[in-house]
Amino acid sequence: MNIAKVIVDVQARSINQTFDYLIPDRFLDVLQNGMRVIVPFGPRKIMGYVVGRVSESAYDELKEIIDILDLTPALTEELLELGKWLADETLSLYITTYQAMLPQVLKSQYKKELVRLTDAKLADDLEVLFAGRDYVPYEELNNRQIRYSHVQKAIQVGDIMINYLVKSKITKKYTTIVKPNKDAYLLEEAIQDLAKNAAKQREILTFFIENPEAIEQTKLLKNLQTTQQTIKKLVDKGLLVSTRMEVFRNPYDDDQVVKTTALKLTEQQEQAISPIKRKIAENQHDVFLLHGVTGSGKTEIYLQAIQDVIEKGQEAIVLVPEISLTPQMVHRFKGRFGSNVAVLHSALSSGEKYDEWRKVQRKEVQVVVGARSAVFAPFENIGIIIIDEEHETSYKQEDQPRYHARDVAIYRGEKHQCPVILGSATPALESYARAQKGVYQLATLTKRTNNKGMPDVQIVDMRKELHAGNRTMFSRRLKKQIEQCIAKKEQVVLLLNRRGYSTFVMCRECGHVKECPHCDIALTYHKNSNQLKCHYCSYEESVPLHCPECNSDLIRYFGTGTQRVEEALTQLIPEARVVRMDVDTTRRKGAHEKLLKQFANQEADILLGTQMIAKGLDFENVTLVGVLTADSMLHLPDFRSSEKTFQLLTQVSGRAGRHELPGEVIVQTYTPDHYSIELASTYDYAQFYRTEMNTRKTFQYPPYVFLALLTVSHRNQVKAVQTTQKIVQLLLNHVNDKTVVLGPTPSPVTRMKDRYRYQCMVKYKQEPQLRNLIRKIVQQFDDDVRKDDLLITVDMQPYQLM
DNA sequence: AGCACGCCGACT
DNA sequence: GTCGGCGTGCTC
Repeated sequence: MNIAKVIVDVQARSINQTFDYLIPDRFLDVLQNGMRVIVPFGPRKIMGYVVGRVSESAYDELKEIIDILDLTPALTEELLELGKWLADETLSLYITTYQAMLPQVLKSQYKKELVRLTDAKLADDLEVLFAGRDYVPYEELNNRQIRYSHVQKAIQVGDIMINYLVKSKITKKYTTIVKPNKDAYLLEEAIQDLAKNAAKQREILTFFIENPEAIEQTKLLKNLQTTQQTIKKLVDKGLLVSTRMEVFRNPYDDDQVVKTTALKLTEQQEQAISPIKRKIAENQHDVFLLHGVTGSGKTEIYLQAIQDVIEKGQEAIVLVPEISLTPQMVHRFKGRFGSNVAVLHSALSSGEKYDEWRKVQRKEVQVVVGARSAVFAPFENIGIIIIDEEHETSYKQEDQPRYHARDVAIYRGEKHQCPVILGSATPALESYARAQKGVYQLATLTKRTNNKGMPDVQIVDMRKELHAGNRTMFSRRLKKQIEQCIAKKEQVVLLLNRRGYSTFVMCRECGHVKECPHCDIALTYHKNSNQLKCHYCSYEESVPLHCPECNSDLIRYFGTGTQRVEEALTQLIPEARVVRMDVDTTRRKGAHEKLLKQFANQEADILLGTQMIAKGLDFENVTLVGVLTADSMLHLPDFRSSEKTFQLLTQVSGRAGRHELPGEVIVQTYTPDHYSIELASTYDYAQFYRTEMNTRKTFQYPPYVFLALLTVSHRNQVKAVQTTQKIVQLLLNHVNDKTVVLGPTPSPVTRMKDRYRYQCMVKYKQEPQLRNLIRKIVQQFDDDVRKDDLLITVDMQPYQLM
């Protein structure tokens, strides 16, 4: 078994296979599957994952593994197998699935350098380049004017060579700790021997006689008001030892967390949790859909189920949408399980993420709470996997590998023979349909734990407001209620559902809208920089003073950004103190937490924000929730737009009146009769489910069919259309007659980064060979992909139809 | 993907 | 003859 099978770090379809390498003798005992290695690949060196060991290879001239990067495998055997399955399932490359499972810092970076091998004189320009050095970063070649033929020649003659380097991004944090090196009585003796004026040394030794345990040097310096030099003296004398030790960054201060204990469950909660507990006890896999209204205590059920799992010595994975991975949520888990929890989400620095991940890898924790990618947590004895807000679209990754965390969770649940819980107040239609069919076990919580009803929802028809002469974005009713609320010293949450709306620039004279020159999309106005930006390709330009079409200077900003709402709001109700939360104000680390704290401390009356405020927030004093434009995403070209609208309205309504004070919700809309808005206002999920299922059936959309989306992009529009047309034809030739193949259709954003994008959609019920078929078809265009810059992407079960 | 090699036209 | 641009094929 001295040959390793390696998946190398090259993103190309033709390299999507294992490569065999000889294992040098010195690595024979240490090399394990799942370790990252450095291997020669052509002329370069690259990183790869060891996925297996064999004693024979079909290849006869094998190269040797150069180095091993891990002491313990980065990927467990289970994850190696999972990655293979996932790549096959999503038509991705193996390397992308393996990379997706690990923290970013474990990705390798590649560098080149020129090495001088001789003292003999080189060509003049090369002498200037080396300037007495033996190693020169390769990039410097481009900066200076150097004849590449000189480099080539020098390499041929053997005067210089190119070194290919594999760099790691890992940063570890160290601290120095100090402890006594001798027993107390020996330290006593040493004190006697000290010079008379060595007061500080005496003090330090006395300290260690009383406190013999190790202490961080920084703390010691602070406590005893001394310096590094003094400590070094004692270390040199052999009385103390100082060691550099790696510390784990701890983004959450565990000391601050107040311990909580299990709450008494309501009867409904008991009924919901008992079959889950049974499966945990019996080590059986099953999927539970926990459908519970907001405030019905789903989290407490998660916590108590996890408690069982921990007591069994097993581990738990909890997935939470990025957007609601708020400090409040984290506190809840930290409060129950303390330092037994690792937290993985994007607001952490890459070093912090790495440290949290290693807590899981080293089995220092039994619980991990995190966003989508936490589903790959390297636990080996999983007892439960929980997906909170399971309907959230952020569980689907939108770039390669295009996986859905729910599918991965269920796959791992089967492997580990443990239950998977999908929790939501508004389950995804797919999930609820499966529960109806008995594929998932349905548990329903209809009552809030505080026994209060859901807040009243009022729908305001904004068309009538307009007719009545109110041209602001606040209806009279909403304005009145906000004012009343503030007068009563209660708080308001205002949701601006901005998706589909952004601030664009339009000429009032001729209606010209400034668009990105590289993409088919209006440029977005950014007030702070006074620039127009493209959200797809980051193209940027300053706001024109005159219309480029008609030269008029009547340029106006349209759309409703949170900034503009804030301005209008302070104009309308000057006494209101507003906290604005959107991507701009929460970009900085900790900003999210700070703003919420400000609001929680009642330093503000109104919390104004985008989607991110709709979920998970729980403030006692909030009695009014206003939705400014409920229908803004209803008309997007997305078959899930009604579902998303219903979900968002239901979620945000749950923010009001969670405690003693009764709540009210005001929903402003131009389409008050739409069923997603009407039914959200009466909290009628069941009726919404039936209505929406009917539409899905009529138009043949999931869950009635499965989807596959192929997108073709090319600089030449004709080429993009023709290729898509060919793909459609090839698909039609092989699928069964119940399967529908649509296209070529222009993508919703037809041109992006100067490339035209056309798509083909497959709607199918039974098509076991579809993946293989698509794989073969894509392969047929491999020549054009490589030589003609053609791009074909495949998304199985797409969420974004972009 | 990213690299080397080799063929070819253009230029000293 | 030499330089550099691009198409082609290979990577255990």
